[in-house]
Amino acid sequence: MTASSAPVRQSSVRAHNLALVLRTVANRADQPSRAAISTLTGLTRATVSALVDDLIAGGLLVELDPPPRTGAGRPAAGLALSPDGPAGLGLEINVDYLAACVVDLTGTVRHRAVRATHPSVALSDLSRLGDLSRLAGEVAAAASADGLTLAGATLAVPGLVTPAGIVRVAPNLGWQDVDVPALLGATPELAGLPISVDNEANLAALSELRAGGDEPTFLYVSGEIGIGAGIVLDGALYRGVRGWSGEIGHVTVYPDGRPCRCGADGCLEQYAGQEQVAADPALAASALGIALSAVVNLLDIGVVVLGGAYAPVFDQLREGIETELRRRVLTAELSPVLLRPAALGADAAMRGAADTVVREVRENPAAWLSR
Amino acid sequence: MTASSAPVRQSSVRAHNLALVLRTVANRADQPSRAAISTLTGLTRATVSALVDDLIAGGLLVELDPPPRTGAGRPAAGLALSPDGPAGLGLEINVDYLAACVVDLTGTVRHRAVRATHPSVALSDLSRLGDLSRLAGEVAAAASADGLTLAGATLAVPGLVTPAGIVRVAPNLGWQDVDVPALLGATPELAGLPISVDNEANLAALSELRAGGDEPTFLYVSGEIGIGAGIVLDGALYRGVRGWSGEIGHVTVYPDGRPCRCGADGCLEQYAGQEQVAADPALAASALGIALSAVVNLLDIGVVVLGGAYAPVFDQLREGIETELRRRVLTAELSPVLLRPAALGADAAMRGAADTVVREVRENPAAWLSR
DNA sequence: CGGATTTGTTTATTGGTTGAATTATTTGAG
DNA sequence: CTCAAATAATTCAACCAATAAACAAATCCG
Repeated sequence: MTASSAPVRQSSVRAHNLALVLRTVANRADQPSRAAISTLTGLTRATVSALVDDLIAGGLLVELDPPPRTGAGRPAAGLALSPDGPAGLGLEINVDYLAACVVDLTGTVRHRAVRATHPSVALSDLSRLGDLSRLAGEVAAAASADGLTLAGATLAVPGLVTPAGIVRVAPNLGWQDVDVPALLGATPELAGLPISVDNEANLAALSELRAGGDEPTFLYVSGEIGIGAGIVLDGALYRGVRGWSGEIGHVTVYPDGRPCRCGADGCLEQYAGQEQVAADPALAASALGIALSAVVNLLDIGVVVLGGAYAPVFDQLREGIETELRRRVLTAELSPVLLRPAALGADAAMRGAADTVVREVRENPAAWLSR
Repeated sequence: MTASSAPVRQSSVRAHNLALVLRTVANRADQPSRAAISTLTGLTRATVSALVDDLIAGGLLVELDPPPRTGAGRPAAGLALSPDGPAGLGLEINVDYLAACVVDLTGTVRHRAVRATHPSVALSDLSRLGDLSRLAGEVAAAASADGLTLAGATLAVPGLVTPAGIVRVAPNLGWQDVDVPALLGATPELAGLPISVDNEANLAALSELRAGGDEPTFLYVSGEIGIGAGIVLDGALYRGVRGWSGEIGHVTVYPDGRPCRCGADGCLEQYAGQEQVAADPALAASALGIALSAVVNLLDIGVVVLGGAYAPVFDQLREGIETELRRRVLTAELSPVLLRPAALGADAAMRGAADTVVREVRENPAAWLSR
């Protein structure tokens, strides 16, 4: 019953239709004309024209010069997302490196910088956020030289993050209750920029939404030291009631099996963690298959993406996982589960972070236009 | 990116705001006035008045006669859902009984009829749908005598159902590819009524949404011969990509355990099915706890409701399930999982079926008004 | 009884979409 | 070369729904 309890006024109509037009252009492989958008969306040509005018004026769309001519009639002016429109700053902080990139509205990575952390710096030292901010300043300056305007920044962190961007706990960084938006927002390089923070597995999952296939619903499993999963339902990340969803690493695979550091026995992590994959790929694949079967039986998800440490050894794992899926997924015969490696490698989380910024602009262009 | 790709026009604004007003009245325990709705929703008093006029004219709201007076000023006219408004017909077909009920707009069960199937009738005999239709005719006639108008009917079936209402397979009924809406719609009692079909566990889960606590996110587990689950996320049933979510009965609990009729080994169903619960409650509880831990780890769900055959023996199962949850849920210490028995008993699926009809009217009153 | 107060309605205005007419730009036929 | 046909895009009057402000209704209180 939590169905958008906000009143709707005419301006909401315009906001919705602006987003509809922008989304229509973004989702097409070609460069649709106003008339094409009209038939695709059901809006009148007059309305589409007015909306497109706003989007062009706001720098979100561009009219392409050489109109692809076909048949009789006035040639159509193709429309496309503007490569000079608002861009997103993606940041990542991890155990041994910092990274930053700028992704433009079309989804292209325009600038990218990665820096290994100096070994002398303590992991938990929050001055690393200052280093990160300086790194971000570099790519931001390069983007600015291109004429790009940054719409915001998102940081990927290996840990539990509250909706407000507070890092509740990040074991591998030694962080606890760190107010990242406040700290980063106080640096000169990022002052004034809207900053959000999210879990790296979540962001990596979202990066697959753009870079991978076109499925709007899939499970992204990232194998690192621990195993995390991002559940993408209908184009949106499912975060759970408290934001702690996706803990597939602690799904029980063998109830009386190996003890896990979490206190339970037989967790997936003990059979398909990074080390175990290297030591015994067959066991890892089987354990993964059992856990994934549970997910598919529960959520009826048709696509599973393997990322992180799983991606490079995908071919070794595939057969073993699929064997279990065929056996254990009730509806396997009606339609098989598609298994594929992640499209992006180590950059996935950072890319997903930058993508969330531009996705926000694309999903709510009215907010950007009236900023 | 599948964010409502339909254009929005002025009439959509009205449709949304009609639903907003109706929902506001429905969710309040008291009988709010137009002015109160105005402040609750953010709409102007004038707008609320216009919308309420439409809703009263359409028979969805009623103005209460004795205005509860308080303080100075013109007394407010209280508004409430109309008990004479559109009602929902809930149907259920199961192995050994048929059932039908009528629920009015306020959620009250107005009429109810249950009939045991005559032992001589073959289970798979589709003439049982005719018997069901006659039973439905009885409660529908009683409702009609009350002045109620039926807005639609929903049938609860123990099996996999497509969005179009085709029962793909219902093992316990011996059904396969049965076009229920067509068959029921052809009977004189139900002719002309919009008929939908859904899985019984899904519908039972939805009935908990109204009858149970106020949590908008929970897992409903129904133990019968098979075990099904309804996943309610944020007030809406999560159906999965193909509508086959919730197959918790075939989640693997013991990878090398008892063979299951589905072809796999160690499915939950083999340890916590109706018979097993009776034979060995401790084993059933432990197996359930293992499977539920997986769900909670994956989805970060805070509430689990036990229904069907589990509800009567809830006290016997509780401790065993909670022990596993405490051990195996990663975030158990941060906030424990709440376990409770279903609020409704055997009627849950049928009630949920009727509820979905009235919920549909309440969520989209404009469609009802302009019918 | 009359002012204060709150509820609900009326009226003019505004914002946004629609549909029809109009203008713009091309191809192709005579 | 010119004109008709075709397609794209814009202009403009009409309409619909929400808003704000004024107004009417119904009560309380001094």
